[in-house]
Amino acid sequence: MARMSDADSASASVSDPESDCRGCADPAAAFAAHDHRHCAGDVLARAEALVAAGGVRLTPVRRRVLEILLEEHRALGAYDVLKRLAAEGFGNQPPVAYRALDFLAENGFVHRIRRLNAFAACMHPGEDHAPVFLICRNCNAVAEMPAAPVRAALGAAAADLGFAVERTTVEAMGLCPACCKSEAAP
Amino acid sequence: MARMSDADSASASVSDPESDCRGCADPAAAFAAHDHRHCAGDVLARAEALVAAGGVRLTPVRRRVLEILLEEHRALGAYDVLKRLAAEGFGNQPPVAYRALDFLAENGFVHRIRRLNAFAACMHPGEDHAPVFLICRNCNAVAEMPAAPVRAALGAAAADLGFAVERTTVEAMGLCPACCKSEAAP
DNA sequence: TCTATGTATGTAATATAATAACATGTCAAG
DNA sequence: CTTGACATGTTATTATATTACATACATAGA
Repeated sequence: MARMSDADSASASVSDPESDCRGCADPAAAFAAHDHRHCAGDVLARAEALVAAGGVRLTPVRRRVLEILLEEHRALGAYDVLKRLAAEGFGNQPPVAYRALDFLAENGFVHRIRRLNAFAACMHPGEDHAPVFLICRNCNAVAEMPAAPVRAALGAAAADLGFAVERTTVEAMGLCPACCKSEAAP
Repeated sequence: MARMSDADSASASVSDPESDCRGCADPAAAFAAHDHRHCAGDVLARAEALVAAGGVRLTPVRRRVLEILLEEHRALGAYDVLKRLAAEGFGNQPPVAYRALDFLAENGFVHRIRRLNAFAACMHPGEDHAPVFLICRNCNAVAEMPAAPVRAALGAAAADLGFAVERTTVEAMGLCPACCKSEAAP
């Protein structure tokens, strides 16, 4: 990492997907520049292994949707994904995208970011985790963070009330390190 | 509590608003039956005081929206609120509801439940709190829970990554005490 | 009191997100 | 080579949310 040119420190919606990689597996690197091609390939390989083991099928559409989210490396709306699919010859109606996304989400390959009505590829499929997301309100970067402490606190408090937690949505809006700096010195 | 008249059942799809009151200020009572009329009046009074102090205006529409959410005592979609408003002679276009809801949310009188695309009245306006919501997947009850430990865990972990948290969305889907029991013994 | 100003409300039109319902295609077990 | 399960494609519709602009309404200053 830290192989960054001067061009991409002030990234935004338009970004070089390789040098401006966000949200990868290592939380410490989540907001740092690094070679994302590697992460993406790795995740995809792991997904295929998991799928084979689990008796479900990673069909062309589903696989392509996962690839798109991995390449893009940020949260995409269902209709953004759909546009890409349509351009590549897949169906161009909403259910095509939603079905693939739902499948991937159910199987832990992508996460739904409710705050953004969007989806992002999971960076550690297979590992059981209830993810916490950090969303930068300035550059829209999304990072997946270890959630164990948060989940523990939540589960404990809920148990006191007799509430049985099954699934959690934990999302934090704020400023990523880069945007923190640029906001401080404009 | 449990002082219910026979007149006012039959409100929502599931619950009697008075005897089956959910999510009030006391977390211990959150999922317990009690007289909600008292909570609602109390919250409304507090809201008016806060508004006066804060230099913002609780206009008729805004006040009515808050009342509706307090009466209903569950999460309502913007269009549900809108229907009620229209029936009472207010405007019947979406912005009418969204503007009032946005105002109330910004000022801490209602919360947005992203998982449900809905809004619920806040049961302790004024107290600074980043709420945690418990949502029953069976009966749709929503309870507001103390969030300090969860917030602390989240903030600490994020700070390690250099991320500055500004707002959080923490929602847990699961089974409330009542539905837990009924699911165990059907 | 009048009128300028900011804020709130009303309305129309549109954008964005998600689902329902049904037809067609594909593949593997029997 | 048929059947059944699953996946994909398409049409239509519902649900959620915002933009843009017009109108009313309060109130501070001339």
